Amino acid sequence: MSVTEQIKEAAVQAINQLYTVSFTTDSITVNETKPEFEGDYTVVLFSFIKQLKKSPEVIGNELGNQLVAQHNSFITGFNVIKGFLNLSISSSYVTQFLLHEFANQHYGKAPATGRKVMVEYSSPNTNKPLHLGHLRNNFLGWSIAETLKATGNEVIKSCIVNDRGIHICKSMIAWQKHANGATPEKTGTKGDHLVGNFYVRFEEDLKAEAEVVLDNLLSHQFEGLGEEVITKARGLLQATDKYVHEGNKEKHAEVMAELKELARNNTPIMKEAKDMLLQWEQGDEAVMELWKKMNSWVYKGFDETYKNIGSDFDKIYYESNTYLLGKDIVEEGLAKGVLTRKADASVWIDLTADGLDEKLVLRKDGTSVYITQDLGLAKQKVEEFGIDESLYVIADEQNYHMKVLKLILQKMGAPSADGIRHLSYGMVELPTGKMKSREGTVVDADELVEEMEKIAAQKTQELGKVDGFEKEELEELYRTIGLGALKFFLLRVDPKKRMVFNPEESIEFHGFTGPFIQYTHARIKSMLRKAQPTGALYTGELFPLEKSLILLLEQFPAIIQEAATEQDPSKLAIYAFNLAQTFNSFYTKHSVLNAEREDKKELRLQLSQLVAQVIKTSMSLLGIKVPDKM
RNA sequence: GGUUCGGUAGCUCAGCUGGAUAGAGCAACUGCCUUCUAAGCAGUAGGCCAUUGGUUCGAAUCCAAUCCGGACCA
Repeated sequence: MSVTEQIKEAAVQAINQLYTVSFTTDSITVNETKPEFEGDYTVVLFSFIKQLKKSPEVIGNELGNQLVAQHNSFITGFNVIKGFLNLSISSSYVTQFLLHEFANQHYGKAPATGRKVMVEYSSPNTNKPLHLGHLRNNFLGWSIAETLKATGNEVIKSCIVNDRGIHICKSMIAWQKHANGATPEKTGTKGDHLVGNFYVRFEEDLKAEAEVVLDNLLSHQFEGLGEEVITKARGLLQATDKYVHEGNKEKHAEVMAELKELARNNTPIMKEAKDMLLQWEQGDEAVMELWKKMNSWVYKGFDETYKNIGSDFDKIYYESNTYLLGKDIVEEGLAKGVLTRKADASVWIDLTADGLDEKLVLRKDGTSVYITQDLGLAKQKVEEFGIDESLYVIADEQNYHMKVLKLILQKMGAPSADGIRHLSYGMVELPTGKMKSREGTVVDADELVEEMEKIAAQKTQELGKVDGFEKEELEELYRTIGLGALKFFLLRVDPKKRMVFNPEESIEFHGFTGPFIQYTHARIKSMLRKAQPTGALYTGELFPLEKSLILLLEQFPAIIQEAATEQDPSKLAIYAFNLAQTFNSFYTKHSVLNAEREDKKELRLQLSQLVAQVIKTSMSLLGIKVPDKM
């Protein structure tokens, strides 16, 4: 049981004995004592005043005396200031704790709960390489999966690859037009980048063609367009005239945007892409072959990137296999009366009672929408793995979608519905705004990682810390530091906050950063290498920094738990930083290897060892390695 | 129009299940390498916690309204 829990239990017991009333542990607030007061933990007394009809000073003194009398091996002293009862935890309790845990390599991790959780993350499209946004997703997903493991869950990491659809057809069309048979091998380009380049190329062609089509539309030339399109164009053109006449600029801009979109969708090149998608759906051999070929390039590229950033999956789903799923669920929903079929044969669910809207789940032609296959895949996951919980790591732009998914399953009475959770995170933006792969304004994942490694190398060399390393060790060190800085940067903030990444300002290596914590670890390890344990047992009083450091270590299991339940790895990042910072203060103030006494040296060695261990574990839950020297 | 997330130091963020004088990092300024790694440590300065009202012994934290920014739905 943690120290704060023990204090709560003890306080409840003492109060109930002293005043014959019953409080529960929930009603007691225990905080860390502020540094300016004496004590380690503080019981807040205000909430007892009313029921006990005594002043906080009186309650504090009576409670304090009782606690010290009954738990003298745990609580050694107290003081009451205003409504706060400050308790001092006994040094012997603290040293006992340290003695018990300092060599425990699994310290902080909880025993198995028997719960099975699937974490779905990453979910790339196969028409372009991974970018900074994917990195935040990957780091978050991987980290929360590992954190859930550490709290005793069995975790299956999964990934749904969006390998089919119009986007990949676009890359395929552009490749056919411009590639002259270019392959990753021939061009020396990483497969995902090569395919991504052709996606951008398609968009360039499309843009050029769309301008021509738009000009035609604006001059009422409708040659080669279908009747439906012409009707729509005429309507929009009339509307533009009307808004120009009225001088309604806002509405005019809206209609113009619609016209632009209409032009884009009716370019020859867009028609080619759409035709190709149809051919794909019909299983056209040549199209399938090209699709497989280009996807295989992309997967090879992805594998490299994932390996590089330390991401992995236990189960990969491909949308080409799942996109037809879910129709049986729609039938089931219709039978249950949860879904309704409209006159045009489209199927809807009415969520207005839940504060949402009516939502389409099957088109009038019987084809799926995104939610249809998501329903199907959700069901398949449960059937295949028997999971208790399904966590989706998806950007917050999909909040609505995820809400709908869960609600539909709940209304269908699916037992797994309550286990659906969404780790929603804010998008990463550039100072210039949203990243758009269509326009090529993205921060490429591979390039960014490489850049970080370069900076790490440069800084290490500047500091002259390259002696005593083999060449390969140095390469490994630069990777560890560069990637550590990047991961920490993306994981240290609350996932739900959106963040702006400025490529001009390089990521810091000082202060609240990955390298700072890595450095602290390396420093401890270096010290431990030189140390000879004395085996002497220390039993005296502790210095404040020694005590607070051990008490901080004691909180670690609770921090992991908190990170898991709140789905928030930043809790671990902040904790690791606090720990490293506190250790550094201790390190400058007290000598370990030249401690005043042999038994004190032993205590500090144990303390240092456990700090290193906890730093290592907490950072590993963030996917960050810590070097033994740097 | 509706739903939802955010607004805390110049910048980036903690703190938000109500508790003591609101904390870190960066940037600025002062010190500290002959002793366990200075990617470090100690210190100075920097705040109308968006605004207004409410609940409470007590509000950055809870509630309501408003303003600003983002996302989504129509």
